Amino acid sequence: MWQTIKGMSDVCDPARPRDLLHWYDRHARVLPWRLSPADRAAGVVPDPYRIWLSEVMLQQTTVAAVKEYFLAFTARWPTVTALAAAPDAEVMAAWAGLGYYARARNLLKCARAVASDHGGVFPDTLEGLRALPGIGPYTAAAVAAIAFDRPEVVVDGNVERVMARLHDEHMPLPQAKPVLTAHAAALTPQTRPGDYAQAVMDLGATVCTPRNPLCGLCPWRGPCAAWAAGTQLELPKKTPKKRKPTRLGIAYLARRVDGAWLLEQRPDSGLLGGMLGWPGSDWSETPPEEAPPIRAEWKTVSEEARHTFTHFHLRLVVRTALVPMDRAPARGMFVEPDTFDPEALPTVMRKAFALVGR
DNA sequence: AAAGCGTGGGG
DNA sequence: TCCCCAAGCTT
Repeated sequence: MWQTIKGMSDVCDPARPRDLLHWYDRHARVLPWRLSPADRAAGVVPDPYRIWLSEVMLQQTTVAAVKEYFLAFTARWPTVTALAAAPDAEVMAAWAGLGYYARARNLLKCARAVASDHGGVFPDTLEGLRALPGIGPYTAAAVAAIAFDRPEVVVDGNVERVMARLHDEHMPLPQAKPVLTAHAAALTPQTRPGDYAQAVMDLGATVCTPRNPLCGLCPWRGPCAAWAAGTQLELPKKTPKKRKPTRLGIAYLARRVDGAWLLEQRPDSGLLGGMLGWPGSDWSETPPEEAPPIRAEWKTVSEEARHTFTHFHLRLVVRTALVPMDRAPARGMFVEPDTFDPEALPTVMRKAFALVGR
């Protein structure tokens, strides 16, 4: 009888932030941008620059992918002022491979705004942060909570999943977003809001995972309505996605006899905006036009470069040629061999280069 | 306001 | 091979 009553109260009681914080105190992930428990105990305060940088890098990007970029950026540009002073090309090159390159352009805009309009100090309010380039609702709330310990409502994909399960919400995303945000708001505590924000996201990342959630280890299993109903594996519901079409293109890799490569900087907006790349055709579902950037004996590489972007697959035909010193290109500029670094290219362009060899 | 915008890992 | 997913923002 006691067991039954306890079981029922588990289902009906609301989730308690303090139970999650207790779990977090034992199971928080160790991350390069996160203060260690020892530092926190010693009264060390988070650095808003590092929190902001990590949050921007983590937008739609896995922790594993972000780690090395975060360490490289903070080693090279230890402060927002240092980053603000960096040349665009250096920052874009350092971001190469991480994806969503508009983030890097907005990162610089934001750093320069903080440096010039805010004396190099990040605003400490939701509104102040939200006004900066590349900082949307999530990032503003996350920085306010984590860097300044403000009780803002932090809602990312993890929080959406945790809330959908906690409340057995079957309305599909993104339609359900306002409802899930309201649930998140109702739970956000006034004490330790920064730790709480990180705790919900850690819970989503390590326990309340999309597949194979570890409900046996969950501090909120008791109040979880999906657990009670057995629906946790179906949640959150999502509206089905369209499948990606395949586009075709040609990339021209011209090597000058001194070893320089013909590259061009892509326009600031659109796909791979602001990044270096090989001159080439447009990418479309119909076969590309022939339009080499320089007159030469072009040879087609036997293998295509295949790559998948957010909304299409690409099959890229790679053509290469050796050109003499005195021939001027119609597009792009030759980059000297000692200046050229394939690591500064976005991944699809690295793949094309890899097919040509060295 | 729906669509554009990267990449790598895992099932 | 394919699809799903990951600390979303901008237009």
